Amino acid sequence: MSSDNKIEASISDTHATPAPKAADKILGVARDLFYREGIRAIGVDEIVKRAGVTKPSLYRSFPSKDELAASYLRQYDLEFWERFDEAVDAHPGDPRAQIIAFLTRVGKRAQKPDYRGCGMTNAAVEYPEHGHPARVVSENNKVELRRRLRAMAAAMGAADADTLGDGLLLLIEGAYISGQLFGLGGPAASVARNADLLIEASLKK
Amino acid sequence: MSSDNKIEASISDTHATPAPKAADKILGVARDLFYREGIRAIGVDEIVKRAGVTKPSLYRSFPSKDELAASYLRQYDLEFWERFDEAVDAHPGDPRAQIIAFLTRVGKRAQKPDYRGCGMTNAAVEYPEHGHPARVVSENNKVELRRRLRAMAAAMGAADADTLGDGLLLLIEGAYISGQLFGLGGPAASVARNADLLIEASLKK
DNA sequence: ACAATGTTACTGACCGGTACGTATGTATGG
DNA sequence: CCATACATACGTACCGGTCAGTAACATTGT
Repeated sequence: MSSDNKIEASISDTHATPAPKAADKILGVARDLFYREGIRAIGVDEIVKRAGVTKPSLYRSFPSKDELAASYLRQYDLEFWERFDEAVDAHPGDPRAQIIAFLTRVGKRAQKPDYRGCGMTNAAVEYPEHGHPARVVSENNKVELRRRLRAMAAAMGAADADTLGDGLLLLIEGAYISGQLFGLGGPAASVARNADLLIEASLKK
Repeated sequence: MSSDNKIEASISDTHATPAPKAADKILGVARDLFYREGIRAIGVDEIVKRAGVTKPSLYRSFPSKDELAASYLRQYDLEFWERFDEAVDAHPGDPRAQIIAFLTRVGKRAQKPDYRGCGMTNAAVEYPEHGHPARVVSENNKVELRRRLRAMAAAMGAADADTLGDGLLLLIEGAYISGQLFGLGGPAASVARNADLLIEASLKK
């Protein structure tokens, strides 16, 4: 009746909706470990151990470790576009301010001591093989990012929008990598400033 | 005597020296496989198999796989600075032309179908752990590259030399990554052009 | 002789993945 | 009211293979 449907859902403890909870715990732990240590560096045994579940539970929810990695990246993709659109929505109709806002945040995040770069980029480095499930997700993300950056460059009125959009992508990827290489005070600190200079130079033609 | 005192001590290639050749074969194969497939993806068994040697031979010349990876990167480091100085020497006293020459070649290489990025950068992504032998070599290479780029930016007379030098580093790292992500016609194709725009914007104060 | 390499076999740990039995809740039938 | 039946979710134990690394000994070339 009044308490037979979601009586357990009200308790924010281990009990939850009728949806499987093991899969969520697994994905949460995998997300954390894959990002911090790398996908190849983490075995499924460690994932299930830290998630407090067992291996068969993992393979009931995910067909393989590669597909688990792909799931991790799909979630990463969602959160990435959330952050991106946050910067975009903060400056409606002003693509230049949108880019700078986004890159300012990227530059800050990339200097944090435990920063490990972009999960997408790292996965592509770890799995160069064409067609690997994780790599496919990563490539799609990058293609879409390139498309949007080029569109924003065009909206800015750049003389060569494709070149500027690609230049911004190069700066972004550079910030991801140098962030995990140099940490605080590294080249990533100047990514927004350099992007602004590049935009300025690309507008005045 | 044959005047061979310590000639073979240098890391030479397929020279017909009586010095151990197994180590060179191993390092050559490791270099190829580590770069193309990644260090974690390649096991020592595959290396010795392809090198036509046996596992004890590997461990007589290298203390561990990690140290073999570090040796591979030290060789990579040498060849990197060869390419870099080649561009520098081609334009004496003109740091701007030096950078553009180097980036033009990077942009071209990064579009080749089997391009796999910078071995240094990839190794740092594969081994986030601080102090790992391979990562140490990679970090040293990047620190030195940053130093030289900043010095060249200063020699150009940039208003903010450190920012320009770091901006160039961001573009370079971006080219490495996007090269292996996009291949032909990717953002790496415009790295020299974007660097030139950034330099132009950084000089006129 | 001597030094470099090869041969064979082995270790213990870990890899991704699975066969198979077990608990539990719920819905139904008597 | 209770027993049976079924589906869902989870655990125990194990698979063959590969991982990096080593011990002991044989072979080769100079």
